[in-house]
Amino acid sequence: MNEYSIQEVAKQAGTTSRTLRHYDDEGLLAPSRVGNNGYRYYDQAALVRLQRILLLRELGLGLPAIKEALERQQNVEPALAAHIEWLQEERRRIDRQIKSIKRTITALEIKGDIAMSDMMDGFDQAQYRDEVEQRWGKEAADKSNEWWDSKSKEDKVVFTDFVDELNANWIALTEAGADPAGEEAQTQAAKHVSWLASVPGTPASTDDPALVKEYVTNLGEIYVSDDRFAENYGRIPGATFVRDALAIYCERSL
Amino acid sequence: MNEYSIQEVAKQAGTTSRTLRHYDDEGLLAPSRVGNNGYRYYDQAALVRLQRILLLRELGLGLPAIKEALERQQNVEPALAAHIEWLQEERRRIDRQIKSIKRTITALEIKGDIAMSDMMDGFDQAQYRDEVEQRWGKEAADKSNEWWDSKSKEDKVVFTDFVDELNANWIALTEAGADPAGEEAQTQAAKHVSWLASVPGTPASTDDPALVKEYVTNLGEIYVSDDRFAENYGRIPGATFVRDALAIYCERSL
DNA sequence: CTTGACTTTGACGTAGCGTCAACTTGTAGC
DNA sequence: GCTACAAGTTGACGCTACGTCAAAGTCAAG
Repeated sequence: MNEYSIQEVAKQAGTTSRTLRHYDDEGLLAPSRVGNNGYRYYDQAALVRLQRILLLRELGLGLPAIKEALERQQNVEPALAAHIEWLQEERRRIDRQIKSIKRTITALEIKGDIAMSDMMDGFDQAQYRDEVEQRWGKEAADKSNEWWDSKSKEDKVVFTDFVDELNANWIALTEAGADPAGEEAQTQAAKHVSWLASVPGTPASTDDPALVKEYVTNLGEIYVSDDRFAENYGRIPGATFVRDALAIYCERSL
Repeated sequence: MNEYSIQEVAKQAGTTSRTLRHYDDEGLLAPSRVGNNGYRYYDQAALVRLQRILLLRELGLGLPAIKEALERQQNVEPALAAHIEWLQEERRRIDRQIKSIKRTITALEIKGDIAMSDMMDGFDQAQYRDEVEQRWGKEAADKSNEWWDSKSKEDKVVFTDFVDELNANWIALTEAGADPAGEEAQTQAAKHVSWLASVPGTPASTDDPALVKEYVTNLGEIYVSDDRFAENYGRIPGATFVRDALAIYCERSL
C-alpha cells in the first residue's frame, strides 16, 4: 500500500497541510495511518475521499454539508458519477458566462443598452437553488398523495405496472445504445409525457403547451440530478438518456 | 439611463444586497447614484463592473487584488476579452477534472492503483494561479495580439480566408465519410499543422518535434471538447474526425 | 551531532460576508 | 391622510474555513 506524507498530499491536491489537519479535526478526512510520532499518512482511499471533498467544496458546500453528503453516499462510484454530471453543469454555466460576456462586449461596442438579465445570465446560481428547494418541499407531496390515496387497489396495480413498463423500456433503449432523437425513443417519450398528463395536479395535465414543456424539461433534469429518480432509469446514463429524449420531444412536438 | 435598486441588482447577479454594500464600503463598487435618502442606485456601467468583480472573485482573487486589477485595467473591453480566455481555461480545467474522475472510477473498478498525480490532475489550481496573476499584469497585451495587429488588412483577409478554407475542407471530408488515416485527410492534416506553425508564439512554430506533437495532439482534444472550436468543424462529428486525423498525422510524420 | 526540512499541537488572526437590531423611506390600499 | 408593509439605511457582532505564527518534537543527511 502506497502512502504519502501530509505535505505530498497537500502539494498534489493543491491545498495546504493546514487544511488537511483541519479536515482531520473536523472529522472530514482522517489519515489512513498515524505514526506513533503523530505523523499523518494518507493512502489511496483517503485520496479518493479528499478528491470528493475538494470537489464538493468547489461547488460551494460547507464542511458539515460535505460530511453529511459523504456519509450518505458510502458507495463511491455513483457519487463520482454524479460529480461528473455536476461538473458538466458547471461547464455549461461557464459557457453561459462566456456568452454573457461576449454580449456585454458587443453591447459596449455598439454603445447599446442590453437587458440586465441578459448580462447576468450564467452568474446567478443562487437563483435556482431556491427554485429547486421549493419544488421539492411542498408541491410534490400534497396533491399527488391525495390523488393516489383515492385510487382503488386495482387502479394502483395498473398504474404501477405501467410505470414499470415505462422504466423498463427506457433502460432497454439506453442499453441498446439508441439515439435520444430517434424514432423509438421519441414514441417512448410521447408515452411518458401522456402518462405524466394522466396524473392530475401536475402541470403536464394542463392544456398550456408552454407550461407542459417547462415542466417536462425540468423533470428531465431532476431525473438526472436526483438519485431517487435516477435509480428508476438505470442510474446516470439512463437518466440522461431519458432527459435528452424528453427534451427533444418537447422541442419538436409541443 | 436605466438604473436599478440594490435588491434588483443583487437578485440578478446572484448575490445579496449586503455584499453590494460591502463592496461599496470597500471602495470596490460605488453605486452610480445615491439618493438623498441614502438609497443606492446602479446603472449599466456599474453592472459591468460588478460582472467583472464577480468573475474575479470566482477565480479566487481577494477583494484588494480585484480592486487593483480593476484600477489597472481601466479599458473594459480587453479585460473582458481576457476574462473570456480565463473562463475557457476554467472549462478546460473542468474537463481535466472530469477525465480525472473517470480515471478514478475505472481505477476503482479494476481495483488497480493509479498514480496520485493522475488522480489529482485538474484539481491543482493553486499550482497555476501564479501563472494567471502574471498573465494579468503584463502578458495580457499579448504577443499574439501584437502579431495580429501588426498585420496588414490584406494579410488578415488572406489569413482568415485560409482558415475558412481549412475548416470547409475538414467538414467536406467528414461529410464524405473519409478515413482519418486516408491520404486526403492526411494531406489536409499536414496543411493544418503547417498553418499552425505559421502562427508565432505557439509551440507548433517550434522546431522541437516532441513539443509540436504534444501541442497538436492536445489541440485535437480541445477541438472536440471546446464548443468554440467544435463549431468550426461541424460540431462533434467533424471535430473528432479532425482530432483523429491530426493524431494519426502526428504519429506518422513527426 | 549539528543542520535543516518536516511534523506536531495549540492559539490567535483574518477575509468576506451573514445576521441581527434599530431606524428611516417609498408604495399601496382604504 | 392614515396605516401597513416592503425595502432601504447604518452599525455591530458572529461565523466559516482556513492563514499564520509559536514552541517543540522528528527525521535524514553530512
